[in-house]
Amino acid sequence: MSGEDNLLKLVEAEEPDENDYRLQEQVGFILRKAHQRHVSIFAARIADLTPPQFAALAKLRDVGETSQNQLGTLIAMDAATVKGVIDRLKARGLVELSRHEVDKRRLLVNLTAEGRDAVERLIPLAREITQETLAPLSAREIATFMKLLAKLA
Amino acid sequence: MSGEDNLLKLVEAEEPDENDYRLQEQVGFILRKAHQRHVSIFAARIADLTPPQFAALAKLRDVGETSQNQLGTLIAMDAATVKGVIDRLKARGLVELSRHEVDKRRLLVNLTAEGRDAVERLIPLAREITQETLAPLSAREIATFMKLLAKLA
DNA sequence: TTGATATCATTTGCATACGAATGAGTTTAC
DNA sequence: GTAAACTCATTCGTATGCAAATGATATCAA
Repeated sequence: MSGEDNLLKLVEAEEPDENDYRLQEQVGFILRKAHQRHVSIFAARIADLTPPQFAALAKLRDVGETSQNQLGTLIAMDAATVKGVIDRLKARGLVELSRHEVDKRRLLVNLTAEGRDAVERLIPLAREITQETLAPLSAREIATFMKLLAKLA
Repeated sequence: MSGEDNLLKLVEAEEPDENDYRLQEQVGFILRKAHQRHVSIFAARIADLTPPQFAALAKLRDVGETSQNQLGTLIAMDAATVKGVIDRLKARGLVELSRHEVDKRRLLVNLTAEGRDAVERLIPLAREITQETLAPLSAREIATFMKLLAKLA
């Protein structure tokens, strides 16, 4: 009976779920919530730095001195956003800025000693943040999820 | 040889990847990028409304008149954020506000006729946005991904 | 009943995030 | 060699997003 009804609906409808739009099932909505949850976990473990600020420090640790724009590219921030992040890190003495000798447009960013200490100290916490964010998934699910998520990013 | 080296490293290291922290592989970083990509796809298809604004309209279509706070809960926005979103929708005539008759604290939000028209018109585009966001995945991968993402959100 | 507690909404302050416009410096094309 | 095109950085405006403080109203408990 209900099987017949469903079949009927499928035949009648030109498109599935004509009038139906479930916000809670849209990938964008869930992506936003998952991101919010991660940021909240991050804030609980690293109170004095935001994820973008930490990303900047961690990337500078990787690549060493770079231009502000280049750093932005590496951590997926546009020029306007990265400027604010770097300004705040500079104000706290975690990075230092200098002009490129040859190309005078470029603003070079580098970790200070204090900045380097901070990243090294925070990396173990960052690992825990990753773990806690992924805690609802099994090891196998994590592998699958990360592979698929990377395809979407 | 290289197999022996790897084994040696594993034995020597107290923790795997002691000095290694790859920002690009952390779930938070990729989640942020995936979300950015979605927002960008959204903006390309629906230029005059943001994802949060659309979420508010779509949810009001679902549940009808609700209080501002309750709406915020339904679309995962805190009170301060939802206020700004509703203010801007009101300024554009897409929602209207009224006081709850009994509980005078509550601010009721509802779609205007124009707001309802807008949602109905935009829902097909929102479906396309979801599709485009998920386009890098196969149908099977989408099912897996959505299941796992929901667990994280 | 009234005093403590809880809820709804608002405001302020701070931090991303991005489009668009601008200015300074560099590279390319001719 | 110079004008056009490009790149790097900055600024402005707008929109989330959240913590914390505040005020108004409701509810609960003694």
